[in-house]
Amino acid sequence: MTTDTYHHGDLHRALLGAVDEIVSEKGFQDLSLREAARRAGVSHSAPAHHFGDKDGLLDAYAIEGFELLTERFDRAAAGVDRVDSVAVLESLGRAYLSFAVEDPAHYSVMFNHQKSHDEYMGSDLAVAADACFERLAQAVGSLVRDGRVTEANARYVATMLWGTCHGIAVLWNDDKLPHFYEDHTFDEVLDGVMGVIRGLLQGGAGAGRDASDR
Amino acid sequence: MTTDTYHHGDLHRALLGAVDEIVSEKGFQDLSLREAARRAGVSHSAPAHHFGDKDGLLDAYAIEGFELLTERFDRAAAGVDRVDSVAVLESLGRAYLSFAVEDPAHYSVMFNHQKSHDEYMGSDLAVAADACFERLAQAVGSLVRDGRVTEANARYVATMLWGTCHGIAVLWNDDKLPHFYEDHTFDEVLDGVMGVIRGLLQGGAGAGRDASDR
DNA sequence: GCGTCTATCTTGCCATCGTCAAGTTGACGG
DNA sequence: CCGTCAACTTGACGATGGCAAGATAGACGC
Repeated sequence: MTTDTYHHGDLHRALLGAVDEIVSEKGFQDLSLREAARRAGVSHSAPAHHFGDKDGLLDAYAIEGFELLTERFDRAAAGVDRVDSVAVLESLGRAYLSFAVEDPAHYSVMFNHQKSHDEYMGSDLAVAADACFERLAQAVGSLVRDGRVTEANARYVATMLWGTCHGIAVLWNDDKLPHFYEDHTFDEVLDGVMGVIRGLLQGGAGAGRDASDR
Repeated sequence: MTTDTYHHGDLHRALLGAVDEIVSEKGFQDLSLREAARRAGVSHSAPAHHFGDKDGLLDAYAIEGFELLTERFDRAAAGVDRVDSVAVLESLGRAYLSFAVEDPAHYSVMFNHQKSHDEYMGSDLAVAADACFERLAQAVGSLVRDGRVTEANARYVATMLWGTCHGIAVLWNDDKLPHFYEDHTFDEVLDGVMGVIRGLLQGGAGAGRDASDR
């Protein structure tokens, strides 16, 4: 193993793996630097050298998550007929929700950094999150040829698609939906979100304003 | 002050007030039992007697939040023409988003308890969350007289209304929207959500399935 | 008025945590 | 062989959550 690290081999990756284990087992609130170090077989201070502090480690893990989600968007946009707006948006929505449900560890950390406005703005995490969401916006924007998404409201559609999926994903992962939308399966909830997406397009001009309205 | 408490007067309330202060100032991640106790003017172990442990204190604060949100739903449903489905749903949506933006401290704790599935189910917090969301479902269900919400999809509409508002609220409060839906005001985002709500109704039968489809 | 009781709150303690400063290890160029 | 420098360790500090034991003071029966 001749990587760019010396003693451990690849402590950077090992620590991110340990974070994944711990968050999956106990949730991100119960993660400690010392346990991550323990699982990686290093001393309690080793993580600081690679990630600065605890927030740095969680940020790196969250960035990993945004990269994984970006890949999902790419695959979803690639594997569908570009001319069918509904099909594209549904595919993107499914990709988002599938990721959130299949990888709740990454997902929970991605949206729980809990930094102040000033700390977050301009950080590497914000850049990664931006790039991810920009990919979604691009996919939606490429549908402008189709009549149902216009140049003016593409960004609005992308925002609402993302927001709706995010809300449902969070509530699903936190067991808040079962009580509300009684004993349903995830596929049924997914179908529900697809309905919102179709409504987003069917609503047409009436479905919300855009930044261009200002 | 002749309340049901002995030494302090009303430590229960004082501690919840301290939590509100601290969460507002530094976020719920940086809340400590000892600082809450310090601000309430009691020893570091006093909170344990009233709330059991840290999670118990945060749960009580979150329950307070769900009660506040329930009040908002009641007021929103009362102050609008019950026959106009669009107006009612928009009013509920505005109530939800206004609460999230005006009281981010409560809101952030309400949706970040981070318990395991088994711990959450049946807890007082789950009961309070259920009651709150049930109130929203009732308000939507009362629109069945109107043609645009049917008995069959009322619960679906309520779920998607709530999910969409929740997603947008979280992203707004966490500064994740500014990068995506470029420099907008909150009112503009609110208008966007209203568009989704109208699409939810305009989509009609095509806008998603319901549990009855199973 | 008095003794007892019980909920309320305090004190002291422990393991753990995040972070920092200082020291150690080992690969590499010269 | 030696200096250098990144990677990692060791040891310490203050702070935290939780627990056990004790102190306090209002309530209640008589």
